[in-house]
Amino acid sequence: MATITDVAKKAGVSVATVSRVINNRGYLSANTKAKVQAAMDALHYQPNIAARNLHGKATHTVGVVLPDIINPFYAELFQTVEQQLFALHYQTMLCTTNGEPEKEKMYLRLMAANQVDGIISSTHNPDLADYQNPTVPTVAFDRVLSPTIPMVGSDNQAGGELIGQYVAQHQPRRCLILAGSQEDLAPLSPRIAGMRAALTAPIQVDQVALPFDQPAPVRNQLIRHQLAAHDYDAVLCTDDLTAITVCEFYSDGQRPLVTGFDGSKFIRQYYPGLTTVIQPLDDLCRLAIQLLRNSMTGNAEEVTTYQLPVTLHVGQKVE
Amino acid sequence: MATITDVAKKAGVSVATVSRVINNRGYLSANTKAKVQAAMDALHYQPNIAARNLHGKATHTVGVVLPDIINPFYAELFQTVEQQLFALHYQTMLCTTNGEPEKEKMYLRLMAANQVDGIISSTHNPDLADYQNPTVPTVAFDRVLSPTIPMVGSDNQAGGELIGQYVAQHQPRRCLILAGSQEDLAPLSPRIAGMRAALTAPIQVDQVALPFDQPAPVRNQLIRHQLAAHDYDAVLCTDDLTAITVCEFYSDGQRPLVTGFDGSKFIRQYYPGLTTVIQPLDDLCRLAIQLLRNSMTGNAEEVTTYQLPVTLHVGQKVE
DNA sequence: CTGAAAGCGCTAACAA
DNA sequence: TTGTTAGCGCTTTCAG
Repeated sequence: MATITDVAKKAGVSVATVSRVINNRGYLSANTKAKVQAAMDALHYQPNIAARNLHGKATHTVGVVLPDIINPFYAELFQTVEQQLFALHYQTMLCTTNGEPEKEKMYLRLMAANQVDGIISSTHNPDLADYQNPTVPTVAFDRVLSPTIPMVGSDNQAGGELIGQYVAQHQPRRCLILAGSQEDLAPLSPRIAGMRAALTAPIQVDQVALPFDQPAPVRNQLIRHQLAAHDYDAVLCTDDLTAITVCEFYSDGQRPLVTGFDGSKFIRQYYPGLTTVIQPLDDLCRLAIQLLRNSMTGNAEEVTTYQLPVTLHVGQKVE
Repeated sequence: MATITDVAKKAGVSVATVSRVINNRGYLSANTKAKVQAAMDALHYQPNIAARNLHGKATHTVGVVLPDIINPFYAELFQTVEQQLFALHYQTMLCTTNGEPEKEKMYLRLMAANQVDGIISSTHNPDLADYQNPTVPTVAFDRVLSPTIPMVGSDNQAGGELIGQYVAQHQPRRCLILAGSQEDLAPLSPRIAGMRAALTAPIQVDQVALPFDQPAPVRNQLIRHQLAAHDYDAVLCTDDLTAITVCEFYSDGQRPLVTGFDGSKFIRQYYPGLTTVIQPLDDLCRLAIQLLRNSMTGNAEEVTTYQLPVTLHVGQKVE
């Protein structure tokens, strides 16, 4: 790998001059610029990012912390930030925690060691000490990490109400709210609150929360048991994956009304029949990045939380 | 952010000593080790990775190049390598190309600039000049990138035969092979070859390839048209996502036998009814990493391709 | 407009 | 067992 010195030598100039043309800084004669360019091309020169980062300036890298990348919602979230950051010439460092606090902690260290300029986090461990007073600008995604960390998220309560109202229109006698995770974890609670607000008497509303830390078969078994024991006209899930799991327990004709939450493009394309709430991922990511950049430029406004409006997506009946 | 000098000062030793305890190298008195540890803890010291990388040694980073991260197969592929690499104390740099050769090229540069130790690539652009004689160890995943690059993949032909045989058992009169992408692109061709080998006369076999670069609606329209025009007893798709798209065009009772290919855990969990071929992701990733490491340690064996055995996954009927 | 030289944080000889 | 010192590749004053 050629270095800046090689280029300088080949072009017959000093390294400082090469640095200047790389960064397009200061005054250069068209002639030198051309010479240097030629040398760089000939040597397939690539500036060494490590050396560049060593100066304590910005590394132009943002860490993105996610529970996993298999859930289509997180996958789309990552894709969205990655594309937006890429357009801004930022590198994205993906950190998946698999729900292991240990791994999250290690990734937090790793991000520090890599001198990331900022962190966007959407995990379930608000109690990690490292989040208490973050050393780099951090924004939480749809989760409250700490009172000192701004958060961007959806208006989950409104989303819950949209779903609840939609279900209520079908005049169910009895329905189930199925939380994909312990309900005390944000953002589920507002979602459920919204649903309940819309499901007024005489609708009977049951509620079950799946243990977040159990493996899929255990969760499936719980769902199966709950569904078999009662006759529900509607099942309102707090996320799409739980919803499609529920759907599998019914044959097409006998299925009650099942709804999800999150509304990733993947789900809309491959489960077009599912009614769900669409989170405005594009806007959410744009806002998160904006907050990060404000904070990076020292433009520290006071810590706030943002709740962006959501939309109802009614599942298309398969003809 | 504290530096090694700060730690040395605080512990009353030289930076070399600190470096030694960080890397656990050479002989240290228990006493000094403890002093240094204490100083590091007190200062929340994190070694700066950029500085460390500057020495031209390994960066302990491998780049993973994928078309996207939305497709559950790629998501699981990423998750698998990431976990394996993490266990080996490697960082993973995810590069998603979105099918844009330009973006892939930029990421290839970025990886070089970051001095990655190796690259695992699973994209569709074998003609990128950068792959012709890679400057860092590279292995292709289920794709032939260049004659100079080793590749690990599944035994796609055998997988195609498994699927074909399974379909043949149902004695279809007419069936369709639906390629999710231009068929000249590996690894589709062997898959199709395997299917055809098993679908012998008198079975009538049609074949259609979807344009890879068209947006989803166009592809959907093509599928719809093809399915409506003929009466198929079976539709064999070259990947799972195409398969579930096909399923949507039929109501449950009238659906012909539809099969997929790839068999990610996601698909098996959320489309348990789909018959597909499971790629041995764990072994594939392990092998890819092993090849990379051999190549990194200069242990360059000759370039070879590996085809790992696949298994048939028969979809469970929903009871 | 261009060059010389210092220094970023860390590692690795080489000394002691 | 520990310290001194010379870089790694690049940016950035400060001189010319």
